[in-house]
Amino acid sequence: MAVVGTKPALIEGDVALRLGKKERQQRILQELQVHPHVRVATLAERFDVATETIRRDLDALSSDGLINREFGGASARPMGHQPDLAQRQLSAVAGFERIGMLAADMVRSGDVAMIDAGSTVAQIAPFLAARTTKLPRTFLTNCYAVVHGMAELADHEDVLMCPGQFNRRENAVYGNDTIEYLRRFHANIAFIGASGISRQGFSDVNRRAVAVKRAMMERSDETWLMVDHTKFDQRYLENVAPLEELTGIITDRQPEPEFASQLERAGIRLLAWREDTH
Amino acid sequence: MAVVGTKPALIEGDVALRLGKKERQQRILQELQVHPHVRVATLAERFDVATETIRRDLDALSSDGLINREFGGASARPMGHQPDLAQRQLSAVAGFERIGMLAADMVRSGDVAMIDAGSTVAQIAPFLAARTTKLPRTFLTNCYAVVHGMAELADHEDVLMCPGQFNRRENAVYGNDTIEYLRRFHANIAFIGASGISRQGFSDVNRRAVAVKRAMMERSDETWLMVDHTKFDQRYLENVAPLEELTGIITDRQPEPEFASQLERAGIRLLAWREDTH
DNA sequence: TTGAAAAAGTTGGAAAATCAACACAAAACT
DNA sequence: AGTTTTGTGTTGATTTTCCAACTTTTTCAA
Repeated sequence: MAVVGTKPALIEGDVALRLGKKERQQRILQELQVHPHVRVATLAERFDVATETIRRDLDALSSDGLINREFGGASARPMGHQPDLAQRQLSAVAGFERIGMLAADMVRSGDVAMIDAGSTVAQIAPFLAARTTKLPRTFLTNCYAVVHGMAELADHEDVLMCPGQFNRRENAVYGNDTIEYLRRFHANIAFIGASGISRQGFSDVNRRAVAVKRAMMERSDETWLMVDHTKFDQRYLENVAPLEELTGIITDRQPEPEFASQLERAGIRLLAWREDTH
Repeated sequence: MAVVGTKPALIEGDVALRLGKKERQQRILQELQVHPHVRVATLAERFDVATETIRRDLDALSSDGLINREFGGASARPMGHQPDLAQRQLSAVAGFERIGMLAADMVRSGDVAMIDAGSTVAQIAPFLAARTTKLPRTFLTNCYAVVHGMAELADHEDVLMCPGQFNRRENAVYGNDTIEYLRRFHANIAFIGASGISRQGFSDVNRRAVAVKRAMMERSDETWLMVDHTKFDQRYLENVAPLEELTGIITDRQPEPEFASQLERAGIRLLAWREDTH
């Protein structure tokens, strides 16, 4: 006896290790990013687990708001539809996202915000979309990743996309048209990214991107630089501006004290994530 | 006896008229653009038809390549994310994609093309990107799905994105800025989509989208309408233009002979997929 | 080592979807 | 009018999924 409930042996070249619950659910999410629908039976077979296990995974993911449960399987959430902020704040916020969370706090009701391209800056999007404000806000960006990251915005909120030459690598538009368009507006606040930052200022690898960053800074009252800690002490092709032109820097770790005090002397604000306060 | 097979009576305030097959399938497609998954039972209830009817609708749409059939329902086709091109050209091209393939053949080296928003029109993207031409081509679009669908383009090829208010549902930008921007250019050819087409012309549900379509037509030498067969004999909110303003229509099936001959009399070209020639 | 908690498997009956075959009704055709 | 075609509804046997209760296995910490 005792054969009942035994894990089926994986013999021969069957490399597939049995995955843990977490990994399995991760894979399911990945799968759903490619195909809009997965089926319980299929997943059970692929992961070599009982259908009940998959069913439980799906129910769990569903109640986390990550997927839509359907009869016989599950379907992907419509793109950009992020889990709502409440849940997000419960779970540990991963390093990259912290920057977005900090940045979104700087936007006030009624603001007009310019948002640069780049994966770091784009982190702001889901947090902006989650805010519930009564007054209209306007967002102006040259980056598709930014608008894509926002869930449905309220009707009174506007997202304006810049024109320009599309760059697939950055998922953004650049060029004269972009800059001309930006010059037509005036913003309260701008969020800018960079490839590197040093005592001398911040820089970027992409010359066309630099021109856009400058245009945004010119047309905004405040400029916040969003950079993760790997960018510190790095210098690249073209310098965008000296640090003095910034209102503040938003980052995911406390920088070296020396650098922090330099910022303070220059009157530049520093928003860095602290483990204890969150 | 003889009560069997009787259409269930719609009593009381139930206004909902019974829809025809075509309209029903159209609605299903629309529904699928919003939610990534629909269920047989739900649809049957909503349209007040037997589940078998829905099942047949779904199977039909599925074999046309417009949706993915799933157990208990159907899911939307992921836009942009297609199996890679090599396989695509070998294997039989599914219904929806045929339109894109036919349309891409109309673009010549050196052309400037304007490309409208919409899932049907976006089918052109992967095929445009696959063409290897020596002369530069320029693409101008207000739709992110279009640029997203293009694999890496050669360096000498340009993709210009229009500015405007971003619309998440359509993945496109609309508004005055969009139209003004388009007016600055002159194109050889424009590819336009529509929600419906009838003898009187073609129409769309989205008023702001209509304005963009008109602007593209104004600024292009040729205008091709890209519509799948389910759009025929459908009329929607706003008429875009009479058929006479079109250079031609690109579709995935031979339309009724009557309609085809009307087109011929009006000097409108018809590109419809033929099983035998491919 | 033992024992509690978490994860995965098993089982059986209920509910839902499928499939094929056939019946009926309306529209299209001759 | 009569016939064919097309669309739809019905039925019943079959398959698949669901759900809840229960058992086994694994993990982890006392």
